[in-house]
Amino acid sequence: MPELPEVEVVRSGLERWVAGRTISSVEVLHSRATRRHGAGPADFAARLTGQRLEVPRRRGKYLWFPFDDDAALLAHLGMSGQLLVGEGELPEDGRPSAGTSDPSELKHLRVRLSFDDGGPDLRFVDQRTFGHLMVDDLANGVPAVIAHIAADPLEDAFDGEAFFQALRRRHTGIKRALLDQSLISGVGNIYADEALWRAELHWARPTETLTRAQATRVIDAVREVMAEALKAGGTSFDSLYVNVNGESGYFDRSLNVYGRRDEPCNRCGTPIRRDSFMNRSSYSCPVCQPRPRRGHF
DNA sequence: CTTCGTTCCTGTACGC
DNA sequence: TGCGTACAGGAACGAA
Repeated sequence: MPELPEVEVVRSGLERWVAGRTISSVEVLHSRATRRHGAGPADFAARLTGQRLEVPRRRGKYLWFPFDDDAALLAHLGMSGQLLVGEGELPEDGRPSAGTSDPSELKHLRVRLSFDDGGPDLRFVDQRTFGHLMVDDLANGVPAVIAHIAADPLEDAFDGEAFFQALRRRHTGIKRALLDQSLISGVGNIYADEALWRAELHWARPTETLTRAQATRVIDAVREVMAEALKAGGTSFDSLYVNVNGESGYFDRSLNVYGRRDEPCNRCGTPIRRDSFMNRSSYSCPVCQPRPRRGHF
């Protein structure tokens, strides 16, 4: 699942492949991929064609390619989205050509952008179609539809004290707050669990009871785990195919709790527990991250 | 206003 | 073998 580090790996990987190139044609193969582009797939294609893409930018899990006219191509990878740089044709019969390494990429190809230099094209491939592409106007350098998304913890603009004050005002659990992109962006289920394990806090801990020191610990943990994942993702990324499979990433090996139900905690040896929460899984150590009691501070 | 449950989607794993 | 079900989960949306 692409979270901030995976999206950043994609962003930096795409820089050299798309910056400065002009789009010559757009194929939308599945309209769901452009569902957030209100004016429809044809308008999406029309607004993209002829545009010269600048250096891609990112906030949280959103990625965008500015044009030179205060608009941009905005992308969100959802759960299974990939942006691939590809060579070779996509034959009508659906059989992969030499330039396509994986037949499933072909099957799940949703949008294809070609460039006027005749070089490699840009392909949006997405199995589960939770991701999307759209064209949007920029406001203060950020696509208008993501104006409500908070700065992410790796941005200079991120304000730790403001985040702490927001937590104190909220009446919710810390994990729910970490996943709320309007409070802090870029954190998904995996890094939320990992950061809370590092900070030794239970996912249900009421945000209004957090001390400044604990909030700082959580933020530091988020930054830490993301920086490590980013560092791990920065290697072996020089291939033509900009692959973004968060699930098969090598950072798996560095996870302390996520997906480790019943395996020993790396700090105390207690079996890791799995709770169902928000229709998803939460992993934590029962000893290092005790469930909060009423009135617990 | 805030908070929270539902919904979208498809491939994989697993029990019977 | 095949069928049904649970699960993976980001974020927009609407209800309370």
